[in-house]
Amino acid sequence: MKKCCKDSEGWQGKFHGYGYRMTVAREVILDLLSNTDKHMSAEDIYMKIHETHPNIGLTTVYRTLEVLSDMALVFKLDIGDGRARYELAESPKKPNHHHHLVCTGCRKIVDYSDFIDQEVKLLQDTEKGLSKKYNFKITNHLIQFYGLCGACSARA
Amino acid sequence: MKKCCKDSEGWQGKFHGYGYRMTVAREVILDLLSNTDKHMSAEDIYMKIHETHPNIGLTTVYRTLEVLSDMALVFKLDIGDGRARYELAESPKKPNHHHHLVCTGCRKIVDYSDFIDQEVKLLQDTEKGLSKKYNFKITNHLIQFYGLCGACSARA
DNA sequence: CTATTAATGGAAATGATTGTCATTAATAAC
DNA sequence: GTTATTAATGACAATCATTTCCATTAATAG
Ligand SMILES: [Mn+2]
Ligand SMILES: [Mn+2]
Ligand SMILES: [Zn+2]
Ligand SMILES: [Zn+2]
Repeated sequence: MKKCCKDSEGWQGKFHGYGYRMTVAREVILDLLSNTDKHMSAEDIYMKIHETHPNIGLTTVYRTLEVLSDMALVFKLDIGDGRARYELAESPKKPNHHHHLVCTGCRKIVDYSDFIDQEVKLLQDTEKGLSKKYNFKITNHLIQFYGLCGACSARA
Repeated sequence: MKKCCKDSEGWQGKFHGYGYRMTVAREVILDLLSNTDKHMSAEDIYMKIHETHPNIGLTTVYRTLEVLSDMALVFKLDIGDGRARYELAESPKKPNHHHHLVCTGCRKIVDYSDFIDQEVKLLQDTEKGLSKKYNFKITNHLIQFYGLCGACSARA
């Protein structure tokens, strides 16, 4: 039931366009991220693909994730513990533009895209206002909510 | 012209209330943060106070900042490079509730509090909606804009 | 198929932060 | 003020995610 290597050809072109080569490690990692809704760390990814590709090293996982981020195929996310997580940038499985709700107890991460309209409005106004007022060329924003998930709340 | 040690007595009580002792290192660091509008790293702080207090170690700076954060006198801020910055939580010099505009070129950080009303409204709606929908007890949020400051923009 | 050069993996390095532990100093009790 | 108690300190080592190095391998152009 897994969609395996399905987009290889599409990806091949994209890699080529960036001057990158298509390699097994890149395909395997992209494939893994395409088939999960989790937000995995480099080591999570390493351990998972190690089951089927024990020859792919952790260093390569890091390098690959950097390449994929550069190509905007993957989004790197920082929830404030010192460990980056990664998710596929465009996925049919999750809303395009979404933010994260992070449990500070167990590090569970929930995607949400509620209130996006209101948010988009605020972002537009803010970006416009701040750009002018502070002479900043804004390229990016970060919105995140922190709290305790149900389980952690109960456990507390 | 520096406001030096002025709040020592007020702080003394606060430390006491938390079961902490008032020490030279704590006073010096609090004093430094009270007299700057910068967002300094532990090492920035260490180097600055080292000029007048060469006996205070970097470890103590870290521990002190942790204590001050715990007391909510200081706010620890993460702009995504692997280095935390600190600022006085309540300062007459900066807006109470503010967010940050970060230059990804030179790490310059600008405080802003524009669009706060609109933002507060969004935050309230979002927190309320997400709390219910995902059964999360939200305690905190993070909003940050990234981009290039005028200087870095020109230099690019 | 061969040459070119990007990509890889394993080990070592990095760098911010934290842990350890003997020593010092802040406060409480006298 | 002196003393006893124990938190706080400083120097150093340890941690741990991520990077850097470099000799080897593999992807692609021709
Ligand atoms: Mn997500
Ligand atoms: Mn600030
Ligand atoms: Zn949780
Ligand atoms: Zn800049």
